[in-house]
Amino acid sequence: MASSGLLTRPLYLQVRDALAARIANGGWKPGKPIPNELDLAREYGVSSGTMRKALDLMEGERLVTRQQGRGTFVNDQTSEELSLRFSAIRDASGGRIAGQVELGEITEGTANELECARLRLQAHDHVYRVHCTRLHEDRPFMVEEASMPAALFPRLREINGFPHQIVALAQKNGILVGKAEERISVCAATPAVAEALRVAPSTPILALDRVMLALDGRPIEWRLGQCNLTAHHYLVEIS
Amino acid sequence: MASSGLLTRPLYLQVRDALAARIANGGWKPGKPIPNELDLAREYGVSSGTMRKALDLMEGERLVTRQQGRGTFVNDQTSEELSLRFSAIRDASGGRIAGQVELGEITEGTANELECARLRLQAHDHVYRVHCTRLHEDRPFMVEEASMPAALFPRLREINGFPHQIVALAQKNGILVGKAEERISVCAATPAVAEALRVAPSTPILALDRVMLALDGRPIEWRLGQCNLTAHHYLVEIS
DNA sequence: AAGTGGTCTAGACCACTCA
DNA sequence: GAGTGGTCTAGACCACTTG
Repeated sequence: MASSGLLTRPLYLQVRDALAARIANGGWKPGKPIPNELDLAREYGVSSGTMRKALDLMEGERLVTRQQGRGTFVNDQTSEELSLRFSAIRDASGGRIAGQVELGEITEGTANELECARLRLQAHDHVYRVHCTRLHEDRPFMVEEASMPAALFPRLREINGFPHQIVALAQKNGILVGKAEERISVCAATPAVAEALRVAPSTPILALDRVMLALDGRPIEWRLGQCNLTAHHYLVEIS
Repeated sequence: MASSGLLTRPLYLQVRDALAARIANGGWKPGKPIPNELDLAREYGVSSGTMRKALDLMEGERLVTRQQGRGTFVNDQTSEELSLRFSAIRDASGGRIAGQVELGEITEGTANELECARLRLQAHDHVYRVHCTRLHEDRPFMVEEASMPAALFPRLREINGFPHQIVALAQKNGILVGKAEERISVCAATPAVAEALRVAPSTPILALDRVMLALDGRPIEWRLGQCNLTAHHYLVEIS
């Protein structure tokens, strides 16, 4: 039984935070099972109902997957299903496409004005910047420039080949991914973009301005994408 | 205690269905309170925990709103907040815009091929079709054509001035709105669209293809919209 | 003070998976 | 058959709103 002062957050939220921290800091590994509800309830000194409520929450946040008769497992955010969930672009048959990535340069610098606004940084904070082109069936469909707060990704340089996969990067740096907000507009392809996407100049292009947020609400990536939708579409589910 | 056969759906889902039906058929009115948890639990012969789980579900489905100390209220889907939730188009300051509607003609006919596909109808089912233009601050920003299965809206003709507001229409016809799926693509404005939107021909336009579904999954509306995004943007939250 | 929803407990039993 | 999560019960007590 935890302390129950007057202004305390509900127990199940405190328990959720403790379990989430254990996933973030690597105590529990992606793909591996965690102890069963009853053991966890005893360990944290709460009832099984409260532990269940915490785990239900975490399942909704895609931190764990529960399977009747098998157990509760830490989600691997780099799995196809989970890492693709932020790719709203679909091919003709409706499947999500992430694309093969043709990596441009990775640079580091101080945040510019827009980066400060989107990533809630101070003027002299550092960011990593990544350019890339995404291909689907050998055809480029999107060019993108992404910026990430350098302070959040101390291990960026260690990881080979993943600076374009924000959810993988976050997982390796102990960040729990929450949600993304994407602003969509349209424009005509500039000559440079037209060349990169191999379309005629001034072809109508989908412009994507996306901010990815951690579960705690911190912005972790800002991405500008320009996308040729002639062979694809962008699918949104609104509920 | 309800019957507990072997292949029955969980009790809390059965209870949810019963309560939802009571909202759909008008037994409980939008904006009005429903009985408290304990009374409902007694009425349906379930424990308060089970009733609570059913009500939690319904809150997530936006059928009711619960307020500690006040009660549980049937949501009015025509409220600004709820009716705007499917309008992803935002003005410069980030607010959702529905627009003033300039209504075109309303017609009835048999479903064409696309309508059959999108609305899951048979070849000779009837549909209502509505054309309209949406204005924001006196400027047109979207033209749209919507189709609805005539069978689902027996009371369409009775209702003055709402055939463009699908959630209001659904509520009056005893349909519980679930979610929408919107396919986004880009195109150049055709001369007709350019004139309606008062933009230059071949201006890049956002094309929206949206199917609205009832809570039970039945398609209730298919809408094609063409949208001038020069002063606005489309905002998606992906979780 | 009375009435509401929100949290929390301590169980029982069911359904499913797997060795 | 042993172990897991899923459902369901019958309470107690807390936090909030309203008269």
